[in-house]
Amino acid sequence: MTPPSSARARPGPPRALSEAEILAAALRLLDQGGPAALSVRGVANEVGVSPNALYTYFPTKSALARALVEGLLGQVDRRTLVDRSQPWRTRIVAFALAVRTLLLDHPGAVPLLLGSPYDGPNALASHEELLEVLADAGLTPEDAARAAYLIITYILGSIALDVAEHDPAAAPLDEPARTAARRAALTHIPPGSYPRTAASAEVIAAYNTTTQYTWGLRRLLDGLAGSTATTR
Amino acid sequence: MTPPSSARARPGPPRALSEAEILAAALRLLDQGGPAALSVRGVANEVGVSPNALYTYFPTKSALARALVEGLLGQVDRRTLVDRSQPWRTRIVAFALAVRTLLLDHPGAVPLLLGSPYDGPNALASHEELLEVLADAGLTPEDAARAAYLIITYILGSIALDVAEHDPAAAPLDEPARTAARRAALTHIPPGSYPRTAASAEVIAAYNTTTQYTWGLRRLLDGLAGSTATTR
DNA sequence: ACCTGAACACCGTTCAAGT
DNA sequence: ACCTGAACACCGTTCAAGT
Repeated sequence: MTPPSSARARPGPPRALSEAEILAAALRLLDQGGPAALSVRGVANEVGVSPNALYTYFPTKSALARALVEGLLGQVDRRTLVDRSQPWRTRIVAFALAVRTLLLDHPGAVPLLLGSPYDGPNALASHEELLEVLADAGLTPEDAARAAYLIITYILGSIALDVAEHDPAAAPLDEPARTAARRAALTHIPPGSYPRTAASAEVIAAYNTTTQYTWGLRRLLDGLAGSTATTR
Repeated sequence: MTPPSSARARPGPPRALSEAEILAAALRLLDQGGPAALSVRGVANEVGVSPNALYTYFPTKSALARALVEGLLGQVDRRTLVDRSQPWRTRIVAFALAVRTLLLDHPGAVPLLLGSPYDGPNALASHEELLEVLADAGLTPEDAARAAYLIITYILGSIALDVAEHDPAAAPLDEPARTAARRAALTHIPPGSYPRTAASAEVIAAYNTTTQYTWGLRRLLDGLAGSTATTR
């Protein structure tokens, strides 16, 4: 018995285009060529369709970008963040590292992320979970909310500054290569004008490392812990 | 005696175009219509010249954008930052507020700032001066450098998140209006799914205020002060 | 050195038309 | 509902030419 030709089940004659397929193609272009490569016409070409066909699925290019960002945020590993058996610092550090790992794998998405409001379901879920960790840390609801925003701000700000140095069209570099490039650039700055900067060149070259990222986060968490009694 | 017609002094027959004039026109477009309004052709039209004439002054559009950002950073008031008679926290808070004030006056420039490497003369000078404040605060050179980057990261991250919510083409809103808009948006999120977020809606609506900004900065400075003996 | 006209290879989006 | 062809009003940049 052949099944009835419902719109759901048919393999379809020409193409079974879908939102997911479009977003996957968009992410591919973003990863290869950066934000400049993410064009409506480019995505259409990638999925083998005429440019205006995409308007059936997304009303504008920026709606497509928002959906892409939301999809990426959904891939952040939040298992440790919500694990109440872990110490609160561990949970926050794990979340911060998970966001960073994901976004450094998709640096082209960072400008998109910073250009869209932080209000999708995945953003809201992360926020809610951060409020829980900070309540578990002993903060009042008011301080927990302020602290959650401070943490989000630090995470996204750090990643944005890091990504801003890459050529979006070039192949992504690993951490030692990026530090080496920064070190090389620092040798060109005049020590006479910027003596302290020159003297700390090694640390500054490593601004974009995981070490600096977690150092800053821990100082920040220290500041939050100081505003409460318990720091378990 | 008429002066010799040196290239320097002449009022010129058609137009005395200059880098400064081009940058001023670019900033005007940016302020009125956001980053999308900053086009080579638009700037050329604004200064009354054909599009390709700009290539005499800037090799590419992104070079123009970098020069624009560098010019804006030069307008940040750093007088308190370098005033060694002031307590170190005061100096840093004053700098952070000065950067924020300037960039909220030119929100369209923020995506440009986050898209260019932080390596111009004004960026380097701020960095050098931050290292001095933090040394005055008693940090080791190594900790001072890490701390400087933490502070820069916080400043730019906060401002970026704030600006991301505005319509770049719309007229800029003042702080109470922006908070009211956030409060209105928050009433649409389901309290069942995000109970803590819903319970803290008032604080969250105020995420983009000066109060939240300085609260976060002070927690961060608390964290830095904890890593040293003296906190004068 | 500084500017123009014309062109190239792109954009996002809309509209009328087809199935 | 979903797709196409054609068009509109834009882009950044280059090239040859003028002064």
